[in-house]
Amino acid sequence: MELRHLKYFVVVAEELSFTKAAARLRISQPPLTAQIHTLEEELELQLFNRTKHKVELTRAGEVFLAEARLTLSQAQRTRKLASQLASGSIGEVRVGFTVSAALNPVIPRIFYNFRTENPAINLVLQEMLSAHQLECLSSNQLDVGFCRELISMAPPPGVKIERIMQERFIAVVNSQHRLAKHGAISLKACADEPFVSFPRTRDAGVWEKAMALCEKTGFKPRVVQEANGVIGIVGLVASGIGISILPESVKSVALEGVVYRPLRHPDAVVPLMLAFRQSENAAAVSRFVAHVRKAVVSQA
Amino acid sequence: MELRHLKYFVVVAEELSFTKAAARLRISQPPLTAQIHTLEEELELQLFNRTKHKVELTRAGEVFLAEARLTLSQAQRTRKLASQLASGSIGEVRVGFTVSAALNPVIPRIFYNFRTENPAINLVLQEMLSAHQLECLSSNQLDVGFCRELISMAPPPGVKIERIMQERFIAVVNSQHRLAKHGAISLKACADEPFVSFPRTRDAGVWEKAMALCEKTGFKPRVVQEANGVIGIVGLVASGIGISILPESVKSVALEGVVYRPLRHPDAVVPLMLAFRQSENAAAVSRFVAHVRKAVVSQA
DNA sequence: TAAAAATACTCCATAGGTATTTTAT
DNA sequence: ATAAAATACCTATGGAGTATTTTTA
Repeated sequence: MELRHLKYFVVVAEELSFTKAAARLRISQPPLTAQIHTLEEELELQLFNRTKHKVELTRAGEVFLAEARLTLSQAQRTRKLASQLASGSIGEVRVGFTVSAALNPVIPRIFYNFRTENPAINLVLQEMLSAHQLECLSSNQLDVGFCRELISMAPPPGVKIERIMQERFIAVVNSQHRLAKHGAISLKACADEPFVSFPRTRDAGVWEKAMALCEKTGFKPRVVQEANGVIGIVGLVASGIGISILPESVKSVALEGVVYRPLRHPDAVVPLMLAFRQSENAAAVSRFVAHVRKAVVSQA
Repeated sequence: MELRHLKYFVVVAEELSFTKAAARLRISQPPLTAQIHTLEEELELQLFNRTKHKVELTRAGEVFLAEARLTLSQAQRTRKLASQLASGSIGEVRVGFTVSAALNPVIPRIFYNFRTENPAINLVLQEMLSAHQLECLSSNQLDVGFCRELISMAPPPGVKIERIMQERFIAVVNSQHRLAKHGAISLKACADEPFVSFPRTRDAGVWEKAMALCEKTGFKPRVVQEANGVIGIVGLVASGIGISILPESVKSVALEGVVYRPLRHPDAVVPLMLAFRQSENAAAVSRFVAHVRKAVVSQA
């Protein structure tokens, strides 16, 4: 018994005529007759009473009809599901993001808009460090990552990284600090300042970038304190322990005793990257990547 | 997409190996691979990620798997229903019976036992005259009939009638009547008595038989009153209007003022017939007919 | 006589088989 | 070296077609 048999049976039952049913099914009458015979033989069940000029359902046929319709509609559901999965209108996308990415209002807005436009796609968000994102992408535990460019680590094979935004670095200083008096700060002026940084054990992309920037300017920042995460760093700056360099969007953390000052250096920029598997076969994921690209273009 | 594709897909998804799945399906590996490819192409959906030495479900495949299982189990239900219909373990049997048949305790017992043994078969019972039963059998509005042999009407083509029981006729007389004084009554003694009968317009099988019996004895009963149904006749006998001749089982109607007396005539018998379509294709009906035959044999 | 189902056959698409190759472990 | 999927190729079942017959309304 195949779906074909059920489909043919239902149409014959509806038309009560092999000729008309065959026309509706776009096949000729003899094979239709044969298929129904095959079905009846396999089920060992008479479905129709045929006189040469009239076809009627047997009572068993009537009962079977209802169940056959159920099966066909269930099969239809299955087909529809497949097409939705294929088009990516339903599915799940696992997204990783760094804290610094989440601070940039563009990212939450992307999540919000994507959810609104694709209510049947489940967005699973998870905060994670850039390096961890790349590993998870590689091991298929993550589909997309918003991360920082890593100097210490090349993207795993099959994982592609593309720049979606450029943010400026800013100096985070205590409001009582001498540097707070200026409108903008030159990087060189920070050379002898004590720095608050991310933990060295956690290879945070932003911090790598900031270090590189300092080194390009000619100094290696003297780290006096490490903090877990952006908020922690800003908090330590507020307490006067040192200064730090973070992406511009950290400004939304308006903590008392902390001021943010632009850095005068032209290379004081940090890109925000989008990472994903090169050969992605989940349509929902591709749809998300496309959405992000479109969003950041219209943003610029 | 056919059920075969879904079945193959589910097995491969369960085994996560084309070779093992092929073994389970009792086909060789290459056609299985081909069938899955066909399915993926038709759905335009990647269901498996294959490396040469590992097969794993894509996420779309995982979602599809659940729906495919549903469809297969629904198809299984359909098949099972068909086999139940074929074996007659479920279905409906429309049974007609005459009032005189219902008075015989064997008939209700048959209904009860059949219902108990076949709870999934719906017995639809309907009281109807013998002639009407035959018409309804012919026009497919009835499946089985408990009726009387009709002299005035031959069974319609395709309808078969077989004797299942033999009942004796008895005389129904008022308890004050002179005939009530004897233990048994000869038919000749009834020749001049006023009779209560069924309406002539309704061609009741029992009455035809009773008439024929009287005529064989040499008289034509003088009908002074007609009544609708057996109970009505007994009631009129109780009121003293006349006597009547009815099947033995009417004795269960114990009405005051009425006595039942055996008839001495050796042919004072009336058979109870079972009527059904010669070529019945509903298994439930055949099952019922078989049940009746067995019941009446064990009865005799 | 007309219309519809059944029958007889032809054809070819494809499910399934065997043998072999490729590739990852 | 091994085991598993893919590839190539073959076979034959059976789904679908055309032509015709049968039957009954």
